Amino acid sequence: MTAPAATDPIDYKLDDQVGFVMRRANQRHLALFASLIPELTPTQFAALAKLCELGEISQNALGRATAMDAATIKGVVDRLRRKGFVADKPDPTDQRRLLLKPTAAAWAAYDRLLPRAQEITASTLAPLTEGERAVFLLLLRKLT
Amino acid sequence: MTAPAATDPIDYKLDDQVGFVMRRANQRHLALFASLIPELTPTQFAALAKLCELGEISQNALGRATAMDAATIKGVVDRLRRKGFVADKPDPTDQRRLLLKPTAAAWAAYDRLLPRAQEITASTLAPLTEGERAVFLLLLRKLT
DNA sequence: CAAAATCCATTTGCGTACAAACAATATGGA
DNA sequence: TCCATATTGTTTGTACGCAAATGGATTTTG
Repeated sequence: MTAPAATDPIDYKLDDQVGFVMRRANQRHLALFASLIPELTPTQFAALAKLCELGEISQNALGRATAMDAATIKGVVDRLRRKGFVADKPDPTDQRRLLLKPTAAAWAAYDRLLPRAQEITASTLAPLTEGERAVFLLLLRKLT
Repeated sequence: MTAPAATDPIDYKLDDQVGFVMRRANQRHLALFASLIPELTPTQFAALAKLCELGEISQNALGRATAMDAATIKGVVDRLRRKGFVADKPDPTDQRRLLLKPTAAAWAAYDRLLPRAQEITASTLAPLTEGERAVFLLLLRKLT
């Protein structure tokens, strides 16, 4: 019996590995995002959205809410501030914290971009049927 | 009737968007990869694997095979070469091309790391049942 | 054949990502 | 209270990832 078993290492194909396929699916999504919302990156939009969802919040807390570490959220917030979307002030009750708040421009941008964000989600999932989308999101969320 | 329709923009929640959940699932996979194969990044391993799968190949062609653009694959190949995994020579039939080939060390590393790579795939999909894994991979591939 | 279009590799610039180290501040427990 | 510990924000260094521009080689096509 020389036939390879089901788990034979020989059967490894890069193109079948979750990580590789997920990276490619993500690339497609990023491209869709860039074409529908050119003025903001997905990460920047995520931070903007959470900032509007949550209101006043410290920088690190915003990072946790958007799944970015302290170093990453700093750069993102810096760029959002440069675009006029973030107002900050020291937290009076904790000298370490930097309190962030969405500006009026942030709310305007959020309201304006929300429909586009929904389009992006829809286009990303477009290759799937209605039922498949629900299943996919359910399983994807399990991998988190 | 003031009840919001099913597609009401009000219903947008960042945490439910494919892009955001996919980014988090990917973060988890990256962390698993880093802990099981610390010596190589996922991208570097992808390039190494494809290089061994395909044999002699030009740099840009390797980039296409691994879904990396020319600028990205250059950096990855540079780092693989620094680790002694890539031998290169000019293509005699086309002065533009840089022909790449896996070294003996590359084959050794590939053989040694393959089981780990399979473990990474398994751990990433561990939260799913056997049946769910197949469904998930099928749907994920549709999004590519 | 010659011009136009394409392809290859490279570079620069910007934007995530994360590890590791740091100083300043808070907080909990002995 | 005082000290160990944790948290906050920052910086540095490394590694993708892509757009855009460049110079050189090849292919297509008129």
